[in-house]
Parts: sequence; structure tokens; C-alpha cells
Amino acid sequence: MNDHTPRRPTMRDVAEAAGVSLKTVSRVVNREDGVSDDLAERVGTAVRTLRYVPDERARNLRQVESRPTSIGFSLVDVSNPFFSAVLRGLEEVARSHHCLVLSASSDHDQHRQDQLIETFVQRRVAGIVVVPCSSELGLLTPDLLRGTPVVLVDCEPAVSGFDFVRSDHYGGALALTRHLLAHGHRRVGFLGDDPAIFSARLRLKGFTDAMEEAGLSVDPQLVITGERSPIGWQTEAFQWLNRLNQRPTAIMTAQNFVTMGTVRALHQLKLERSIALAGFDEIEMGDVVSPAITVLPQHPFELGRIAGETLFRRLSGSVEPPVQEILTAAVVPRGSGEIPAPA
Amino acid sequence: MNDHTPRRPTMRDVAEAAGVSLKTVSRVVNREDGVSDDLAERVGTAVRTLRYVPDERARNLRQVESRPTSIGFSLVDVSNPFFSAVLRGLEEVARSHHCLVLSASSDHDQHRQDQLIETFVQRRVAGIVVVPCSSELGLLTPDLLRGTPVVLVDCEPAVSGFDFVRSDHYGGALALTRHLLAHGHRRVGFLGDDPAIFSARLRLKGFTDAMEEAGLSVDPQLVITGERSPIGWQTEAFQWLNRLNQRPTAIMTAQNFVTMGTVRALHQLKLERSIALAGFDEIEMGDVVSPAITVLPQHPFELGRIAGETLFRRLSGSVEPPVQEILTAAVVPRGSGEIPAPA
DNA sequence: CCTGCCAATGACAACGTTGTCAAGTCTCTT
DNA sequence: AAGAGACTTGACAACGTTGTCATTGGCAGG
Repeated sequence: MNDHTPRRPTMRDVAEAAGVSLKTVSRVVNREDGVSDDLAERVGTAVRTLRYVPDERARNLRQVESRPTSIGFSLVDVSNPFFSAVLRGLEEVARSHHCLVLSASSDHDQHRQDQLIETFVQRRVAGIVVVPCSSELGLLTPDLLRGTPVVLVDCEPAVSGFDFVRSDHYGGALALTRHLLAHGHRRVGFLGDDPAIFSARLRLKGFTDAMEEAGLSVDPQLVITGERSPIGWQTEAFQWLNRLNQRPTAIMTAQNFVTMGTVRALHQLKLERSIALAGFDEIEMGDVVSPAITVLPQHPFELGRIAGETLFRRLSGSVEPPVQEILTAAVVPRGSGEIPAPA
Repeated sequence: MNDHTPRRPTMRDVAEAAGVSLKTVSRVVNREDGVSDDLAERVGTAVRTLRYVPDERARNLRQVESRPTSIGFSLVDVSNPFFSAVLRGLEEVARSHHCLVLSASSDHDQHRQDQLIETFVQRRVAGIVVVPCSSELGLLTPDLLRGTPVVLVDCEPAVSGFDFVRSDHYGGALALTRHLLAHGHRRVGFLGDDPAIFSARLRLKGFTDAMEEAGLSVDPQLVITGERSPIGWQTEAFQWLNRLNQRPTAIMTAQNFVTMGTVRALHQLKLERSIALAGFDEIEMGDVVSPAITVLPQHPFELGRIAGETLFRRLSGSVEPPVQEILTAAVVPRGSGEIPAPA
């Protein structure tokens, strides 16, 4: 409906139409009191006749103590269901504060993330939530932020000064690996994201620690890390299983895309009932696949919600020391993780 | 990093620091030419020392012919992988234009959608993309929009004046149903969204037309419509299959959440190999489930990309008549849809 | 030396709104 | 009737930037 309409009416137009001053219109529009019913009425009709819509940008520019109107959210990839659930959680909180979310995917690219942060600051968003794409903070410096609150999701605890919310990656990986070991496995493989990513590093550590704890050494051949799409992981897992002269009897996959790819590769090779598998993150339909996939589901919606609530607490002036919220999760046994080690 | 920093430096601060006028700073920041190297240098250092970041809001307020900086996107639910893929496609286009996306979920609530549209207009977004939550346009009126271009995704073709991009819901449903009928089924069930939703209505029509075409009448008992979560659909499908005294021999599910729920219900009842199923939309891991799920995958990423490209074409001044882009899709037979009708 | 021209620079208004404050009107009290 | 006080209203500056235009100075040509 690309109507050719010359100009959107401004407050001045409304004032003229109603025969009052600019300030009176401002008062009516903002529902301040101290305006006579008569004038309020006249302004009201003028607003409706002209279809006046206030310009939020100008309002925001002038207002000294303005309530937050936008928050920025930099995530890795919205099309990954884990992240889109985080976004949804954040969105709910933002909505309850009448605030909008500017979101964009960084695709694990530090440069893109930095560009995003800078764009957010240029727009003077009220606050920023970041799922960092690496352990580098990049432009997330006090110099640039100047008091704009930031909440990190799944970042280093070492990054002091920032609030952060994350899953218990280490504990989760530990639990998943122990779960596999409890079924008699001694030769366990690990497929996961690049350890340059904080969460991936913790998950790998959980895996190796659980192995060590059981007195097992980790065969480097059985550990694959890197960034791939679900299809990429399928290919990777397929080739990996094919080239090994001694396959693992169980596999831990450290992220949803990895799990999806690996499950497909196992099915391709008809190994899904021979090799045990337990994955970090819930995967859609993982309960219907046969065998159903044993996973450790995170609570992405909750992560987003808590990140949002923490951010808005800061925005309403909280000066409590940095919040460090860690969500734990438990293994959901469904079948694939309970396949026993061959005798 | 909630630093206590009194005030973000403005152009005026930079000007003072560099001993030049406001306008000169503006020129340097915007890389306009006609500034001597000497001054440009001085301004540059001042900018860096003070960590000056221009205020996009103020810039946008003043600039007459400003390039687009934000677009609004109202969708039904970001946590549905179909919509998050649309968002991702849109985001890519926006990024290539150095533009950010304000997105929010309407949850099929017209009031929420209207609030969103109004908020977008208040912020003077350059353009708006909407996946409408019903056939009502609500606030999407020329009066409110005043020339802000809008692209609709999956909306009525009857809504003339708007550009729109959508999948071929009717043709897809027709193809899916024909596919089931080709395997000998005569008693086919339909589960789908509320026909108040445009795409759902078209899909239902495709189903009934295909049935009619085959000389079959649609048993009203075999048609269930409404809005539900995947779990809601699982319960619904489970109860439905239990209460029927004569079950369908095949089912068409008209949306991803419906398919997911129905597949689960079939598995619960151990009917997954007895009743054929074909679903609209791709579902994650649908290829690994046994039997694998026959679907008609839409191209959500493409929908988002095309919507974005159409929008930006308008933004750069295109006055071509409203674009009506319809993406077709084909059935992907995987097993569940090829279960033959019992003899 | 004057004129005209060009490049560099800055003063100032403008964008659309809100905050501050002063002026005006009305009512109530004494 | 006058003064205090409350309420209504509007003039004006300010927010941080860019667009317009005038001013300055240098330099070439007459």
C-alpha cells in the first residue's frame, strides 16, 4: 500500500488544527493532567482526524529519563531452535516492559558481532543481551558502552563486571558422559563445537573429566570439534565412523546440530542400535526417532527470560553485584543413551 | 559492566576538544569532503580520545532523505522453526542494506499485531513485513502507514495494494492429498490450523478439493482445526484417533506443529505403520523417524529473503504494481505417506 | 592592486518532541 | 475588594544531529 502521502502530520499540525499550543498537544498525547476537558477533546479529535502518530525518535531524543524502548540482542543464529527459543524468552520480558527487541545473528563471526554492538550503541538501545560468538569480548568495553547494561548468555564466568546467565555446560557434559559410562562403555567418542567457544570448551572439559574420573583415556581420534551445519555434521560423522578402524561404542554429541547430524549418520550406517548416543540440547522429534534420543535439554526459553529480567532490573537502577545465574539440567534417558556396551 | 559514566560525549564535545565547529565534526564523521587534512586529523583524534559514537536517532531525525535503518517484522511465533527461518532470510537482506530488524511475535493475537504495527510506525521504521495472524488487516491501513511500504507474507491475495509473498498453500495441499489418494486411500483425515488463518483456509480447501476431485466426500468427523502447540496437537490427535469408531486410513496434517503432534500420537498408539501421514512444512528429523515422514517442505528462508528484497526495492523507490510472489513446493516422499490403504 | 573564483569553515535554523518557567485566569479566603 | 493559591495554557529552549548559506582567505587573471 505504497500510498503517495506527502508528509506525516507532526504535533505542530495537530496544534494548529486544534487551535492550541504545541505543549498542550504534547500534554494530551502523553496523558498528563492539567488540561481542560474542552481542549483535551479538541486535541483528541484533531489527533484522530489527522491520524497523528507521535515520533518516538524525537521523544526519545529529548526525554531525559526515558523508559527503555529498545534492547539489542546479538545471537549466533536465529534459525537454530535453541537460539530462537532464547529470543522468544527475551521477547516476552521486553514485551511486558513495552520494549522492542533488535535482534541479529552473528554466525560465530566476531566482526559481525562487533558491528552489531556498535550499531546498537549508535541507536542508543537501553540495554544489550549477547550470546557471544567467542571468548573475545570485542567491542563490549566500558568505553563504548558507557553505562549501557549488558547481559551475557553462555559466556565466560571470568568476564567479571558483566551479568551473565548460562547453562551448566560442564555439569551437563559430565552427567551425559557418566550416563554413557554407567552403561559399560569405555570407548566413547565426542563430537562438538569449536572449543574456542566458551560453552563448547566447558562441555568438552566435562566429557574429558568424566572419562578421566572413570580411569579412561580419551583417544584423540575419537574427538572431533568444529563449526558445522546439521548436514555438515552428518557428513563429518559419517566419514569419521567410516575411517576409524575401531569405532567408539558410545558417542556424546555436544550440541543440537551435532546430535541431529550424528543421528542421521548412524541411521545411514544402520548403527543406531549398536552405538549409544547422548546429546546436549533437546532436539525436535528426538523422542519419536527409534531408538529415541537420550538428551540433556537446556532451557533456552528460561535463559532468555532470565537474561531479560536481569537486564530490566539493571535498567530500573539495580546496582547489585554482577548476577551469575547458572541453569542446571538433567539427562532425559530415552533409549539411545542406554544401549549397553558390547560384551 | 554497568559503569558509572556521566554522559556520552556529543558532537559538540568533540568540536570543543578539536577546536573546530560542530559542522566540521559532522563533515568528518560523515566522510564528506572539503575538510583540510589538518582539521580532519584533529577531529579524528578527538573522536577517538572521547570515544565518540554518533547518535543515530538524532541523525535520523534531521536527515531528509535518510537511508533505511530499521524495518519491523511482525510474525506469529519466532520459536516456530518455520518463522525463525523466515526471520533469518529477512535478516540477511536487511544486513546487506546495513539495516536492523525489529521483530516480535503476535501469537495469532490480532490485538498484539496491531500494537506492534503501531509501535513500528511510532518508531518510523522504513518498512514493515508482516505474517498476518488473521485475515483482518487491522491497523495496516494507508491512514496509519502513510507511505511506509509493507510486505505481507502468507496473506490474502485479495488484499490488493500490498506486495505479498507466500507459499502455494492450495496447490501444496492439493498435491499432498492427491499423493495420499494415489496410494489407495479413500478415508482421509485432516488436521490443521484454524481456517480463520488465510494459509490454513487455503490448505483445507486444497484438501477438500482433492477429495472431491476423487469423488470422495469429506467426513466432518475426520476434520479437526484449531490453534495448538505441538503437545496440544499430540493430545488432540490421540483423543481423536481413540474416539473415532472408524479411523481414517490416511491423515494430512497441515502445519509443522500439527504434524509433530500427530506423529507422536500415532507412535503412542503404535499406528505409525498402519495409518499413512503426509504433512505440510518440513519437520526437523522427519527423515530419521521410522517410517520417515512424507512432507511438503516450504522454503521459509526464501520467503523471508524475497519479502526483504521486495521491501527494499520499494524503499529504493520502485513504483511497480504490487508484487505477488507465490513459491511452489513439491511432495518429498519418505515413507509415511506411501503406506498403502488396507485392502 | 583589484576582481572574481574556489575551497574551507562556521553560524544558524531545522528536525519533532519534551522540560521549564512565566503568564493568565479563576476561585476562595479574609 | 484585594490577595493568595491553584489550575490552565503557552513561549521558549533544549535534545544531537544535518542542511543551508554566509564568511573568510588564498590565489589566479586582468
